[in-house]
Amino acid sequence: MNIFADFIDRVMKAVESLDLRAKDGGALDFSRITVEPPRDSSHGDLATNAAMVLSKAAGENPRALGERLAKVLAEDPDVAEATVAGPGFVNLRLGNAFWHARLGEMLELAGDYGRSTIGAGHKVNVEYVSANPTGPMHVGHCRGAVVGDALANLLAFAGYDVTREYYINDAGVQIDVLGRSVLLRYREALGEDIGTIPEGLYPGDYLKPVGQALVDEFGTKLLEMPETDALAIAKDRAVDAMMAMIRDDLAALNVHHDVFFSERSLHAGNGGAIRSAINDLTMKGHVYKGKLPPPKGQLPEDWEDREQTLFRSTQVGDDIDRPLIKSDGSFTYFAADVAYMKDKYARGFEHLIYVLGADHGGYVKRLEALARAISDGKLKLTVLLCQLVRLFRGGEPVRMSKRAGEFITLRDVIDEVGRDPVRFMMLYRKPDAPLDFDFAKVTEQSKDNPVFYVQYASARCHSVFRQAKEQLGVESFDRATMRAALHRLEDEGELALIRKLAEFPRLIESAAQAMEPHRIAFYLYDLASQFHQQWNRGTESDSLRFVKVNDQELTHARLGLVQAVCDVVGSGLALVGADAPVEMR
RNA sequence: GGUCCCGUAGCUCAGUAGGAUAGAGCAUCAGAUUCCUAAUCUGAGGGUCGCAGGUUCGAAUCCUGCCGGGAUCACCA
Repeated sequence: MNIFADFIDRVMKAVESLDLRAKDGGALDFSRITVEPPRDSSHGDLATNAAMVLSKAAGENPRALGERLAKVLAEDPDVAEATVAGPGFVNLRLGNAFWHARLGEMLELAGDYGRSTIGAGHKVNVEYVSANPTGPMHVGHCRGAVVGDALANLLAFAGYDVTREYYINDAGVQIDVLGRSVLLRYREALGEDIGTIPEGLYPGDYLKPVGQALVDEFGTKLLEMPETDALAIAKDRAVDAMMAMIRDDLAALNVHHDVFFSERSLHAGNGGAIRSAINDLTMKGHVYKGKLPPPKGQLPEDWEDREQTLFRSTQVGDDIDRPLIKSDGSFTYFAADVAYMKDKYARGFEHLIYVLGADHGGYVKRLEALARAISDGKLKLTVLLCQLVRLFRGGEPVRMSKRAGEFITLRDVIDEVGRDPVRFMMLYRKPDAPLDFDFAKVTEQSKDNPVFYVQYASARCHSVFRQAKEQLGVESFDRATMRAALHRLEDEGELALIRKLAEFPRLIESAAQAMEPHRIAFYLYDLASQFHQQWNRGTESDSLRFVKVNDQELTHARLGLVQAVCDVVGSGLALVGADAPVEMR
């Protein structure tokens, strides 16, 4: 249960009972009424702004209105105290029994606690990674992969019907280059001395096995057939090999996709799918033949005014019209995108989310324009731009040159730092901010890494249970017994921990709606912090220890609290995509 | 030049759909281990929320204009 949503209903009812009338006789606007946790917990458990929001229209002093509202709300059996504070906030303090009941629900729901139906089964497509299949994934892909994956996890947990999708850019010039690079490695595998790799081809060693595989499969046959045929085969095998490599890398990062969509498939059959998509746009009047105005500012040296087939995207919100067919009659990359988005729309998605790197910022408007044109405004489209990751080692920037084949691969980073720290670090920042990733900090000073802090909370929960079993000489503890004892939780720190746990459902819903998975990471850190605090209070005051051998009921109650922390930390870490360890050594 | 993002403590960053006295971590200083894992905890100092206007009961948050930093601009993929 999202207690904040629950109390909005109760506040609304209370407000209605006041029988307020707008001064001008119209209806009062209740939509701005909120119920939130107060920033300062000393103010209470919940705060509502209802009196301040309504006072003006109702022509009543906000504090006076607040007093009336507080009086009604105080009659709610769950409300221990309702007071007016500041400019007219109504602060509610809830009774311990209310919190005990919430904790009981958490224990009942276990791993499903926090799961929401707010997504109502809406079909959402999250496209992320979509790295070009021309080589292994490098660190630059890492952030989008983690953010996209965590977002998909979050949306699914919030009740959306999520499809995780990867667009394989297996067409175009770069794939020709890949094919030619592989053919060179093929000749090398046949014993030919190829010397240095020519400029413009991919020099990486990772293509050697692909060349060898071609030898294993075809022997010298590729040399004997026309080059275009050989190239086609080389491209085909190379893309498959690269994608296999990329899938392995993604799996190492705990990233999985439901659909791998091939760009090449859109070009199949003489570009039938693309042709048809452009035709659709043409029927709707979004396509014309014409010339683009030259770019503003500095004119490119090779600028030439040419007639092309253009998408009139300016009519649907873009800054400039976009070419679909080049002057030589071939399709632009964007033309394939038109067909691709049409396909997604036809598959019934209501919302398309693209997780892209900041270098794709210029692409956002044309995608939005395209969505409008394709669906007549019905399709919702969101682009999540992740700012770039800058790599450091001991404060020094790490240089990479893709041309020289020297780059840090995703696998390198995972091997050096570990999967969980990588995932957590990528989420421990909102995506709009650039991220400095320092190997030295994430590995050497691992104790400063927030992921260990959170995982330690999980390990500590399990440790408490291990200790409890030993001290009480019990095999296991069951949730029903814990639930029956919860009324014994009276310590302020324990209640504060329950309140923190009670925020989890609201967090999930708001993070999902805002599409901000990083909020989970920050929440987990807060929760872990509060749990570590409570644990340490037991070292200062013996009466606050979780395990009390001479009071089994109290022990069960506190273990219930520990269990709930364990559940929520576990759920949260699962959304982040990291493990919740049972112990840390 | 156009578009997008960012600017909050010495450093790295949060700030929950406009809320109350702006918060963490690191670093600095002072403390806690006969004790369920010290990978932890307690306390202290540290702020013109880039600048200037505007919107309103109320702005770090929304709007406008500046200043500073980054990304991007194509018949590329």
